[in-house]
Amino acid sequence: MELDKSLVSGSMALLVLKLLEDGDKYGYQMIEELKRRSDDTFHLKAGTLYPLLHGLEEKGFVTAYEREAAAGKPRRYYHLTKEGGAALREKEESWNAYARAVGRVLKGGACCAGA
Amino acid sequence: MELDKSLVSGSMALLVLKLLEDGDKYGYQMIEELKRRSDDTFHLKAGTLYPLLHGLEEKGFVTAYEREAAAGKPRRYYHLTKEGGAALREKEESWNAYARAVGRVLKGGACCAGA
DNA sequence: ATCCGATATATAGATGATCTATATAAGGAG
DNA sequence: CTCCTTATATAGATCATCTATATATCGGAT
Repeated sequence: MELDKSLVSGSMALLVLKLLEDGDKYGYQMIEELKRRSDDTFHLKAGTLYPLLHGLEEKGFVTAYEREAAAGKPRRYYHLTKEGGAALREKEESWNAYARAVGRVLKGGACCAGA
Repeated sequence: MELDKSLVSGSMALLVLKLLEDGDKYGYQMIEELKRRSDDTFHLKAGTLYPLLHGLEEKGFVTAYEREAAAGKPRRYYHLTKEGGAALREKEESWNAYARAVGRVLKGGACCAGA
């Protein structure tokens, strides 16, 4: 199912930070892993990810270092900082609150709500 | 808790359509009801809602009619059309798929995932 | 009588997240 | 040599939402 793009926005920073919780990763790898972990729901575009990563670096949520690959271009790895971890936890809380609230609106019709 | 605004965007059309499923409503009423139903999580602004409603009307998802109130300005009621109902169901499916996918990413860390 | 707040709708302009398109660069397949 | 995949990067466009402002009516306070 094609996801309505207007429904999905704003949470990519959360997801990227979450990926880095498991260990340092480079951009291309994050795109692939996000696709895999979400059962092919998230197709994060390179043009979205790299500016996002640069923004996270500016905010001090991640640090970056270059590492040669066996072949091809050198890879730019990103590492989650302590501040990034705190931001991640905040964003997770926000997401949960938001998802709960949407759930309440979608379930609790005024017409049939018990309470 | 203040919701991170960058986390929450894109689903207002879904929520507004959902509100109209229970019966015709006017704008101001939707703002209040959304606040109530979401336990004060969603504070939809008038400047967001009215353009959104006009857009839904243009798409044929809602129809509108004016009705005098006991006092104050006349109210503009919105009614969910058949097409609007179909759009609502699609958006609900999209939301569920999206929320599930985020959940999978947030829970299934590569570090500790059983599989 | 006038000003302010709540109700109620509306528009203009700004912000910010994401997308598309494009550019660079290295390696392997045809 | 050219194309596809890996890999990073930037510019410009799009779209949802916000802030600020405007209109109009009513009730309460000054």
